[in-house]
Amino acid sequence: MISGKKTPTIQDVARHASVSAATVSRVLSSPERVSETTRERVTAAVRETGYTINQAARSLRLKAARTILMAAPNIGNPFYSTIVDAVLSEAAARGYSVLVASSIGDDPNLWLRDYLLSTRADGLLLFDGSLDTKRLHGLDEGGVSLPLVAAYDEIPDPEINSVITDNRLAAKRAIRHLVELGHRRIGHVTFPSRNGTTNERLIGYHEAMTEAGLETHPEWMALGNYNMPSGAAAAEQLLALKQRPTAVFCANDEMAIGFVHQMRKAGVECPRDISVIGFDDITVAEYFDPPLTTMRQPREQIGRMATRSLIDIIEGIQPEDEPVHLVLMSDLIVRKSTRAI
Amino acid sequence: MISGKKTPTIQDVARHASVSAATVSRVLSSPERVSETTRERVTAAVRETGYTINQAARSLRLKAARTILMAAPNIGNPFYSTIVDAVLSEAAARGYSVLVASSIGDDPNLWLRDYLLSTRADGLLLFDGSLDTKRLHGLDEGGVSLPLVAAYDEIPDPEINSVITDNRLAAKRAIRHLVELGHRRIGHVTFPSRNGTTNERLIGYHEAMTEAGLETHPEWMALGNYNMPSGAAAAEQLLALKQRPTAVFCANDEMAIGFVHQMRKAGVECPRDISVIGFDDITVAEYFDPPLTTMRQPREQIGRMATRSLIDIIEGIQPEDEPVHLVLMSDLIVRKSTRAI
DNA sequence: AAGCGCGGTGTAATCGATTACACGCAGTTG
DNA sequence: CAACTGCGTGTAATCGATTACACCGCGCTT
Repeated sequence: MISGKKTPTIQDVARHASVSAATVSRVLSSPERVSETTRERVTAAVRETGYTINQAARSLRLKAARTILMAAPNIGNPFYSTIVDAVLSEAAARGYSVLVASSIGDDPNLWLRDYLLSTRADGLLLFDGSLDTKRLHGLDEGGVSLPLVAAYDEIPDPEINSVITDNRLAAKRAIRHLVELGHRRIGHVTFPSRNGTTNERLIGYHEAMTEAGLETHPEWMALGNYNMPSGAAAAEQLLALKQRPTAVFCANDEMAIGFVHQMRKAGVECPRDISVIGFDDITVAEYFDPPLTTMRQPREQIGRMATRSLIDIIEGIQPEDEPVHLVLMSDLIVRKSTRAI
Repeated sequence: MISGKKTPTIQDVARHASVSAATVSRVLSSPERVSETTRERVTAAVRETGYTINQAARSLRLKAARTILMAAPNIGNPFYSTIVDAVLSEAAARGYSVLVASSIGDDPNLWLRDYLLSTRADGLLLFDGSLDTKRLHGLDEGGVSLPLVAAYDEIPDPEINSVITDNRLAAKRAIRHLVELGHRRIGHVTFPSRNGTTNERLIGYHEAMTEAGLETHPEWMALGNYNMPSGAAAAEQLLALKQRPTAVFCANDEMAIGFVHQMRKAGVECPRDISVIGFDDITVAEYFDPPLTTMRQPREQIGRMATRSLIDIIEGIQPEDEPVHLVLMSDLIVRKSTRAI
């Protein structure tokens, strides 16, 4: 590469190859439209100069950034790790970069809009059901329709593309598993929100209980925060009951781990005294003691499919007026944290 | 906001406020240089039109993207979750966006260079010591010096800014802890690489053993992959020995968890039969059974400091020719996975 | 031989924001 | 009253890549 103070532009390459900038551009984007000899000269010049396309200029001209924005409320949660990986690799495969943002903190609706209107990102991968997507999607009736895919977290808006899992059904299967093991007093640790996903799991819990002819008691419910400490707190709450549940369904594995941890601290064994079933199947679930029975979420697939359909929409492969709604299946993974009563 | 087909430009705002685009730009970037009446008119016009700055145009003009690139070999590892969180929030506070990329797969040196030269990112936060930073940093002697901060993973290049922890010392303290408990046969699960961080821990292990007058045996060493399955495999290997170590130092918590899990499977108890100490203090370490003794890494701080100094460099607050080398301290967190022999 | 078609290339406008420079219009100052 | 200062604003060039359009030259038809 040529030594020089500044990064070479397409003009520099053109000069090197004794052609016009237009030709260089064509060699780069549609090589078949350029004669072979010229093409070779240009390719050589690109190599010699060490030319790299200036994305800002390209984005400005094309009004597209080849970048997607991934927003989640708590990227800090290990649950997202696999998903991020999948999103990155799928995006890279399609030639897209990935901006990441946390959707908590100062009015996400505001800066998300900003990102998308400012030619920084061409589309949004949203892992947060709590945002006001009406405002995001319609962008205040501006008529600008925004490539948006909601993933993992359910959003009750049929207009919005989504990639989710069968949360309600999965919850029902979790409960049925416990029922089949003979449990009748089954508790639930959930998350307080109108958040679609958790809510679906809650509904599934109730439906399955009703279908099994079992009662649900408000005191068997605990509110958690999706993390381990809150699972532990939930355990404290449930263990204090005069009549404890014999099994507990936690809305995610982290809370389940916290729950079991706290149980053990109190001298209550899992699954001997209380069976616990989680949700997600994070990596550590298998290595935990006892290995956690859980509903596995196909996280890698969620990330991959969501990214894929977002890019399909951006590139017009998928028409925007026919929203895609993908529902992936969860699997019951039976390990050692549940047992027959 | 005004209904319209396209996103408003600075010209549109100018027209609304009956001023020139230059004035609008000034109101946005240096309000004090504009008279108060004009400023108010423009501000109102911005609000009315719903104007959002076009970043591509801005980047093109300013040759800066207000974006940093975070690259790690395996963002999929939960270890990074906290770090990502910290990076995001610190970057947001300084008005920067964050692009994330995985530094494995097709020649990272190549596309990293691409990112940085293409006005997509202004600097690089590198969590991967295995990359050829000579090439990255000097960018082939192009004279273009690139804002780069190496974080977490050590890079043996005094020219490169870094934010790391005291790996060697921390490893020594881990070993000393075991020695104080009376252990003499101490194994180590490490990662095979010239990767600075792991290597420092390995050196620390050897130094501490020597200082304590203890022998190290090659068969007490196992190679892992930083994840739980490889920790389990390491356990299999070490448990098969005629004379097992009585304590094992694992280079990260994930491997430690895998190790303990496999021990239990084989009917070997931790810490009764073998004490295990980890490294990092990931969230689950505390909730695992037994709660893991480990060397806590100030991950949040690593992310925050690294981001801060990167942006300082980008903005010229920190001169490039005086590399910053920050070494943060790890803490020994004694829990239940280690005990006196 | 004039005209047509076509592949290959160049010319120049364009995307939207920034900023050096120029200009106009007070309000001083000598 | 001319010259000067300085604030506030506008004009126009600029960043680098893309692409519609024009053009050139060659081979082919009629």
